[in-house]
Amino acid sequence: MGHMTSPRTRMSPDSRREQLLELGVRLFATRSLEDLSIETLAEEAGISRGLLYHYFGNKQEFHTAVVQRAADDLFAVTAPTGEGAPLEQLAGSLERYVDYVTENYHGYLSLLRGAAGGHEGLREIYESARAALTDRLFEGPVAEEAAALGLTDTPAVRLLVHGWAAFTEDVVLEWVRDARGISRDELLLTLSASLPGILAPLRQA
Amino acid sequence: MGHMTSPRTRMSPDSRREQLLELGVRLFATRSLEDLSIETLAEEAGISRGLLYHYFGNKQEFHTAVVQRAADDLFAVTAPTGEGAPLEQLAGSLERYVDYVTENYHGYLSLLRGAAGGHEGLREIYESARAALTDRLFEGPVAEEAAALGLTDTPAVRLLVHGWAAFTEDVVLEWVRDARGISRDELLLTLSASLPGILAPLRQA
DNA sequence: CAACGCTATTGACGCACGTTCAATACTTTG
DNA sequence: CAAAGTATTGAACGTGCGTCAATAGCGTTG
Repeated sequence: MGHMTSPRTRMSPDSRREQLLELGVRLFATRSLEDLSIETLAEEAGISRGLLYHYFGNKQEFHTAVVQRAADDLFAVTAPTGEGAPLEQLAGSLERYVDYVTENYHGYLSLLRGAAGGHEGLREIYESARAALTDRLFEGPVAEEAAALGLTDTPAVRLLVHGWAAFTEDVVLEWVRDARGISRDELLLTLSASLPGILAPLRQA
Repeated sequence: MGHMTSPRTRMSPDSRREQLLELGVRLFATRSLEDLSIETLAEEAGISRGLLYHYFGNKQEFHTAVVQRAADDLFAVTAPTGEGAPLEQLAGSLERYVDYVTENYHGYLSLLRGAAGGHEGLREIYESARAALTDRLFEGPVAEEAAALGLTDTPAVRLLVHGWAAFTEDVVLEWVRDARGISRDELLLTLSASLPGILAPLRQA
């Protein structure tokens, strides 16, 4: 809550902006983007509304910055560790993704909803975050092993991989909401096995 | 354009409400829910803002009514015809779904975004529309033939079918945006073949 | 260490849009 | 044709976005 800080605390632009961004992401996890108003944020941060406009220009830019930050967090969490065999690294990324959604359910949900329902800029952020995740399948040492599973880098395969990302997103979200008796390991196995399962039909045509 | 209709045209409640709903759905196809303001609608319909409140109570209820109507349209379009073998009927539904998205791209996109980003009521409408589509797999004469493909009615299977719906939605949307050299028939085959592909891993565990 | 300059920060203003409600004017009825 | 019923309006209010000149904290300088 806004609290009783002394009126007018002067900070350096960098730390002030960082403070506002962090607070924005934290509040974003508990309410929708619409409800994350300039007014709310200013109150919680204990500053005037005008200052937010000084740092973010307008509501859209502020929302963009918050969503970008949240997407960056997700991307960082799922980054490959660089250890182990290529396919094991992919499995590890998927694992950390599932754990991230589990531990950060509300925040992740807000990110999805905000990006899906928001303006063009927000959707772009989310789309490129998702692209960054799946692009890992076609780059580096992983690509060769992946190709053996049907993951050649063609437009059709990319389309299905895009769809698989949507599938994974949906299933993980539903699973966190209600596990339906499925263990975490079973979920992970099912998700990774479904990718070749989706691609298989394509190899015959 | 609001136009030069005579000021104050009195209509029966039913036809007036219907007119406003239809106009709402039409405008909704070309802009976001946020931009579908009470003011915009009133202007386009050539009525006062107050009248909209008379019929829909408030903005949320108006949006709810519009989204519900759009979802009903989609559900009606993809309803099984009742002719042909069970599995053929499913294929037909999928076919009409793809065609609907193709011909109604902007409207469908608006529906998705509005439902995903909007308030709880909107998400419920969309979720139950999707559920209604996939529930067909587990009901009536289809269920028996479907069970042979791994579609037994268990929580785990339902979870994956839910995910398959998200997969299909995503792939069709992307395909309409850019076909990537894939024909409509190839798309339909790939989509229907991917469902057993997704379920296959589950049968071994 | 006091005056100064730079700029982070404020507060008041205007605007757009959602929302309410008493007044108004069609249409029907007796 | 008068009167009742109600579809419709328009003006008023609240809230949250966006702008900007005025203010005040903090480092610098003599």
